[in-house]
Amino acid sequence: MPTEPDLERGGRGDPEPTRPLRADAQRNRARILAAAESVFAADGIEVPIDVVAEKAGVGIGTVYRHFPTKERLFEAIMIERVSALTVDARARLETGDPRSAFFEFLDYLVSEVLIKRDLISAFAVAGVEFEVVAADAKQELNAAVADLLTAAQDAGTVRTDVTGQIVLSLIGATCMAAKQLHSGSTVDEMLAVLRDGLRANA
Amino acid sequence: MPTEPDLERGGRGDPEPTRPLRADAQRNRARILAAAESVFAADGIEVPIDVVAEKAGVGIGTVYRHFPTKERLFEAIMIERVSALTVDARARLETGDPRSAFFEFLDYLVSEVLIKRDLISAFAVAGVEFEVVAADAKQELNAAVADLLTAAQDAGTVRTDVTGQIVLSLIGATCMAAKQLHSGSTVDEMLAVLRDGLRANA
DNA sequence: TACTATACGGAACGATGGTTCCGCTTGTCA
DNA sequence: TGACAAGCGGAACCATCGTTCCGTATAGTA
Repeated sequence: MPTEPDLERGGRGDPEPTRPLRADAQRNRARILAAAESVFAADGIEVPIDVVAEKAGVGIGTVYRHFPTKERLFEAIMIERVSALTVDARARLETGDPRSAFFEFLDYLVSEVLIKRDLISAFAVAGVEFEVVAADAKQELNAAVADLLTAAQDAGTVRTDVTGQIVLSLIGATCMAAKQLHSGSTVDEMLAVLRDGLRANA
Repeated sequence: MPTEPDLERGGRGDPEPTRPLRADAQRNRARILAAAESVFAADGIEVPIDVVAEKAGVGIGTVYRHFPTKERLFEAIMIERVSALTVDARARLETGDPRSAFFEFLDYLVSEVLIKRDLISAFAVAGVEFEVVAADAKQELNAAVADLLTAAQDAGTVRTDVTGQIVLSLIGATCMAAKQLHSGSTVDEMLAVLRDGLRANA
């Protein structure tokens, strides 16, 4: 295990007031994040780093200066994405109709996952190690979804024998399968089955 | 594209009466198939060929003498597996109660997919190229499932807006997600949602 | 403007895994 | 049983990809 340079900015751990990054370094860091975001969204985590580096207009070495590992770079993006979902879920929980908020969130979730291919790995395909750092963000999403779910269950619109975990997995898996089938309309049909399966049995 | 040696036995294309394999070669071919079957079932297609060769007690070269490509070896096994499923589906169609045969087949399908990890790729994760040869077997399974499905739909136990394709994808995706979650009980909960979603709405 | 810590680029390294090649072994047939 | 085609083993080859290293460039500063 190599010595950790602690170059990260904006993470949870920032005890020592590290000297601010040089201007060009800040610029490059932002570019790398932006490039990775779009590249991972388009093709998933399996894209080689060269591609990210090229899209960002920097060398491979620069990418590694900012993120010690491909996985860490990926995590940085996943945390952002998953957190955004959490925020959305919380908002719906507060302002929406508890009977429908859960299903509306599902629709939003699906649209996001379909646009951002890498999100799939956050739910289903992720290697085990990946979870370690992004686990917090995922926990929060799990909790938010669980709350939405409970509200819907209390309102009597969703069956009571499922957990947020299960729902997220089902959605992730379905989106993945749908992508592979590269026929657009199938997603809706698959989701129709899911939605009806989730409803409290009439 | 290299010249095709046409070493395959028992495939659809066998116009020239090729000399039969030597006794040891037949033995080895069988061993390779058996080894690949169990190894792929246990760990999926991503297992390196070395492992298959070792398990079969032969050298790598021997594997490649019999199957020009890893993919071809995989296909040989998939065709067998998928065909077995087709046979099962047809049998249920002939002897079972049309109202329940479809769901009973689903249960069997799930149990098979959970035991044989590689089957998942036949439905959801397969690289595109893989399909080319195994496509026939899959078509037949699709057709059989479609027939089961139609029977159930006619009997009024399954919703009418889904296709066999959709069902297979949903099952495959769900099993995959369930595997990744490595918590055994979840499969049942996920499938409960699926089953209820597939039922004709009460 | 000159100096230096910081940052950069990308060639090179190492691991992994599919595939090929070729010298040796062995089944088959006369 | 001898000869030869068929088959075998596995080292070597090649491509991919994550990661490291180091000589060079440059932002920040006196």
